[in-house]
Amino acid sequence: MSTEELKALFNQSGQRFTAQREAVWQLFVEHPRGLTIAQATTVLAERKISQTTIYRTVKNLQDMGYLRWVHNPEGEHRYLATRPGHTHMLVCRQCDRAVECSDCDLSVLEQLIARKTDFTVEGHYLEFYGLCPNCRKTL
Amino acid sequence: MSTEELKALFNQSGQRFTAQREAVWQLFVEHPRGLTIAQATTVLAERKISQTTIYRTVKNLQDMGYLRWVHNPEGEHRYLATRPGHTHMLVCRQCDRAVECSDCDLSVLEQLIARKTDFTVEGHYLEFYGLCPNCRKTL
DNA sequence: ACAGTTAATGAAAAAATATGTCAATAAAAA
DNA sequence: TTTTTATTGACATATTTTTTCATTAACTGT
Repeated sequence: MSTEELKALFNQSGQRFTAQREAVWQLFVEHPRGLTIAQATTVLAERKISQTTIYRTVKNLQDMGYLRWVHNPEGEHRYLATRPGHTHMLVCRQCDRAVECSDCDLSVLEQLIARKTDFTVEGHYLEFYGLCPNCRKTL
Repeated sequence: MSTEELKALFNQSGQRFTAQREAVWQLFVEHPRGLTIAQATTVLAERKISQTTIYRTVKNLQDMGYLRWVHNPEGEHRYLATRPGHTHMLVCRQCDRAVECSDCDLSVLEQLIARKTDFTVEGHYLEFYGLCPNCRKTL
């Protein structure tokens, strides 16, 4: 999703793609691991963007389908920019470094689950965690 | 998980399986779709159980692995009674009904990713979403 | 470029959600 | 029973999220 495309989409529905909205979107694009509202607020405070705007923009983007809300088992709420193509994150529990891994074929698993439960499985959210090479060395 | 088993588990760790705790547990067992804290509070207020106790008991049960936290796209937080251990949720995006699926073998995938990235992969968080049989019919 | 129109922003207040404190209570142990 | 210890509930406090409304900024038509 390029900035231009996003702008066009906003404009289509009579909404404006303001500097603030662009900044919020950019921030999430730059952080593939996602951010909590609190984190986004801290970063964007430097650019004088208010917390209220961040809440509103995140909800906007979420409704449009460009941000996805995920929670981890610890109860942290974060938002991730949905990416074209299906990728997953592999996150270091020590330093939070994240890499994307695009090869995931869960279709067999989804089929199995669909058969067992009679649900229509539309998708999944998958995140791996572990230790990155650096942290493994220094621990 | 029977009430007796749960009581035993509480007692094992020097905790008491009080009437309040039993009531909270029972409530979640009776509601397979899960409940928010607010919903649980409303119901259990009739039995003079305080909100504080509900928060605490939910956290307790969650730490023990018998309640699991799920989120729907609207941002509602609800808790579901589940069995402990490594299971995953399959959540209906329409009605929020959730079922557990325990068969997930991602070990091959984890090995592949470990080799590619040099991370030590310790685990994963996986959640499926889709449509439950009922909602598929009525849509 | 300019004025008119409409949407978006930010600050503050309000509401909703969650956690901490502590005296009173209830359960288990001695 | 008495003592000990865990748990509860009321309240206070903290955190998170939403609403309100005057101000500001972005589009529209001229």
